[in-house]
Amino acid sequence: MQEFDERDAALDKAFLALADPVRRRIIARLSRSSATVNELAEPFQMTKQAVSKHIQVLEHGGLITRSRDGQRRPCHLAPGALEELTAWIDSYRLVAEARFRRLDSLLGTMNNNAQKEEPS
Amino acid sequence: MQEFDERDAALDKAFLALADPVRRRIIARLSRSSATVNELAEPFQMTKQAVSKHIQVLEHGGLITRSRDGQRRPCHLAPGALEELTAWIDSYRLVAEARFRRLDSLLGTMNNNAQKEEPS
DNA sequence: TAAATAGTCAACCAATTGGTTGATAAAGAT
DNA sequence: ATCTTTATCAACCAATTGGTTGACTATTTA
Repeated sequence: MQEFDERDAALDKAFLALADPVRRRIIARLSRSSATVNELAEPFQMTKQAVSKHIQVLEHGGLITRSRDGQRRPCHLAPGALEELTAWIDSYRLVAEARFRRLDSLLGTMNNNAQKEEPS
Repeated sequence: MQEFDERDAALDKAFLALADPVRRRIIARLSRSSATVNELAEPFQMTKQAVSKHIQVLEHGGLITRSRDGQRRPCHLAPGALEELTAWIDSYRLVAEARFRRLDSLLGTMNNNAQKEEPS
């Protein structure tokens, strides 16, 4: 992957974790309440082991945390991680949108001037 | 990947596109202005072909668009796609945060009541 | 103590990813 | 017409991903 720093590595793992429909459905489920591996695996066709792997990907991506309750290992959403991702995306999205607005405004000005100089 | 619908497939490609530091740096670069393949490849050690592949991943993920200018193929950021990603993340992040706030509020109430009933 | 439940570990497999080199296409410059 | 520049295509390779099965640990229950 040719990483540049820890921050990059963390973003890699987090975005990769979201790049799968099963893992996104798990995130959606956990946004409502915490759940165990068996509960999370129930809606899917695949084996519990496969879901366990998906959960590990989410955990290593920092998107969820886990606790212990006897033999259960409940999963909890880590909203702070999601916030970091939107912050990263928005930091560039907003720069680009501001640039587009300036361009629109410039084109609008040119159009106005053209109309003034060529009234018909 | 076991896709469920088109929307899922689009999110897969978009999040996967962001799960790489090279592609995130390209996004960051394009947020400032459009650029050609050669311009985008310049800061990296890898071959131009490799960067070209990264650009295709971004394009298939809907994160960038391309135009034609003679033999150049300039790349432009597609801010609408970034907005969709933050919308997806936020839809679940905000649900979870609201739940946590209700929990905090409940615990606060219980704590208040305990203090009232057991005023030390 | 024995049996059931919750979950992980290990080995394996097919498909995909991220990189390389070499050839090629298409447009511009001499 | 030839040469240079911009960019892509094709074939290949090592590493990773997403899934399987089977064995295992650890906790709870009978």
